[in-house]
Amino acid sequence: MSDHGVLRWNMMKSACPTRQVLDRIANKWTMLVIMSLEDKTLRFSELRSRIEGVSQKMLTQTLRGMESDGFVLRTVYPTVPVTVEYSLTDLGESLAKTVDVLRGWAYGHMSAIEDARKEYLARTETLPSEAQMRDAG
Amino acid sequence: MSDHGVLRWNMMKSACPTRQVLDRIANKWTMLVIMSLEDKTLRFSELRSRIEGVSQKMLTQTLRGMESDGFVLRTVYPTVPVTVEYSLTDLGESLAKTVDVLRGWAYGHMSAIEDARKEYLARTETLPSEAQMRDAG
DNA sequence: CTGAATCCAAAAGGATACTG
DNA sequence: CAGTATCCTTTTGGATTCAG
Repeated sequence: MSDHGVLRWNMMKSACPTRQVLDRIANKWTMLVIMSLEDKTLRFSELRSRIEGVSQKMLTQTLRGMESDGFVLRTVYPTVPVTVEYSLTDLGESLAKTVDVLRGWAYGHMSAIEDARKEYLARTETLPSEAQMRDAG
Repeated sequence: MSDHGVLRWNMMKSACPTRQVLDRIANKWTMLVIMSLEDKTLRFSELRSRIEGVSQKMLTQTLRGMESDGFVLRTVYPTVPVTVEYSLTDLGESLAKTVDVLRGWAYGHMSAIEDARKEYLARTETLPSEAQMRDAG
């Protein structure tokens, strides 16, 4: 399958719906939340401690966006204090499967990328252009 | 390097190599460049005009990062003025195939997402409080 | 516990000028 | 043409505080 139908919308136009969707999911925290919630239901605090580096503000913001897109379901239990659970919707689970492909790719090509980075560094560190020459002063 | 324990890396840790790779490719412009260059070679200016909304600065920056990761090959032809062509490496083409899956997903679920957004708007405009509640027993 | 609001620092990104 | 360098505005995001 070649899915050339996408080309009817010119993928590279900012008005293209597909691109607007990509703009949303091509996001660090969104991807990590998707991965965290795959086949699971987690509370806010569990999500926060599982995703290292995310702040309360960013997690909330990310979850709101994902809820808006229909990826996650937010359920509030009127306990004291309140309990809030997040889970993926069918749409979210579907996206998770796709993101898994990307994660798998990243995992499989990790070392190739690391090698490329080292090689690039070595190549650009040796810039033969106008290097600083005042160090002898 | 010995004693990797790579398989034990928690995906959600910021130090996880897989996550560092994702942080790089989970990026708007990187994805769009990948898509633009799939099976093609384009000059800088062609790339710029094809990807609506990207500035010269961001495109340069994105391309440098992708070159560093080994996704794109930059070829300079010493013409006057200079000609620079960008193409995907094998690694980049491999990534492109994976990104295609995501694009396909986005395309296929566009309308579902748009519907969800409208529904969310309608729901949050009406309900300033919690949307869903369940019995806590 | 979950999360909204505010303030502020840092990063991202645009515009412009200049170079080979 | 394809950048680099700089300035400056916008956006992002962290820390803190407060509330249901």
